[in-house]
Amino acid sequence: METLTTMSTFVRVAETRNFTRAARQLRTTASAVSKSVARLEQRLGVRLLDRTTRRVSLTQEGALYYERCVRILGEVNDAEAEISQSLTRPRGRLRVTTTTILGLRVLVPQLRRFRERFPEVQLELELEDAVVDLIAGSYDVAIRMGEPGDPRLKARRLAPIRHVLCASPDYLRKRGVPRTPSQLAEHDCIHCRLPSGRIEPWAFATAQEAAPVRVPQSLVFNHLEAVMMVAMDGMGIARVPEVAATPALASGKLVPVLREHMVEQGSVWLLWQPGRERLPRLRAFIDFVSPLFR
DNA sequence: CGCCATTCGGGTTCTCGTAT
DNA sequence: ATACGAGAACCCGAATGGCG
Repeated sequence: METLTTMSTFVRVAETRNFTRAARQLRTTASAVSKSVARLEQRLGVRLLDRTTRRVSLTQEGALYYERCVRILGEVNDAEAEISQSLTRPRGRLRVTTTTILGLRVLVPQLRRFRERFPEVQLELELEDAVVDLIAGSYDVAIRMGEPGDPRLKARRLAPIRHVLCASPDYLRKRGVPRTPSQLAEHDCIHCRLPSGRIEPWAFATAQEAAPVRVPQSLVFNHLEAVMMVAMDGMGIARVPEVAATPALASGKLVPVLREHMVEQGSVWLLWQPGRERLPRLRAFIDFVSPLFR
């Protein structure tokens, strides 16, 4: 750093051919400039400037050194400009991890729009249902369902998770449509195990169901796609996040039941490492993604 | 004689080693 | 980890001296 300061002092003297004018431009004194150049010459072991009390001129070595200094200082300026630009414009690699369902249903359909808006951001999207360590895995950001968990991370709640109970039309024709949560006891129920290993209990809102509802665990999977596949195959009633079930509900492969009894349970969370929100690419991603879950 | 680079002396800041 | 002191480095303003 000191070398760069000395270089720019020397360059200013070389360009003005005057210690006093150079000092004025550098907002210092002529003596400081003089000493600075003298120290530089001593360090290099060569005289860079010929000076009389009336005139300053470059020696042959000085002219050579001047050319190099101008080039180096230009490079440094360019580097600084590039860095300060990267601090204000979203660019660079952004590593995102999320669950398969959120990735495929929410993020992937919006990627084209994201790329058009932020073409300089290289997005790496990893779909992983197991809980990943953001710090160990060098991820910038995660979108997860459930609870934030890791206290080392910053978290923003994006939306509550709405669940639907659903089954195939065929199953409901054969086994009947449950009218109250307690009637689920007479049905085959399909559960999804959370990445933590826990099977989340099904929560209901109805006042007369104050006592915990007994829900059989007829089938348990660790993947929502599997839960929905067996539900569509007529094997029971499944409880899945609305975002995962929407396409199957829209096509009629699954039919919702007990809709008025369902409550919001858990949330979608955005997680990132503290301090990283200063990165423009991460801020851009957070601002882009947040409205998608409203 | 005026201008300007250099030198000098003194004050301030920084760095590094040592003690607690 | 922090505080302290000694020495080095740096800067400034004033004085000096040489050139045109």
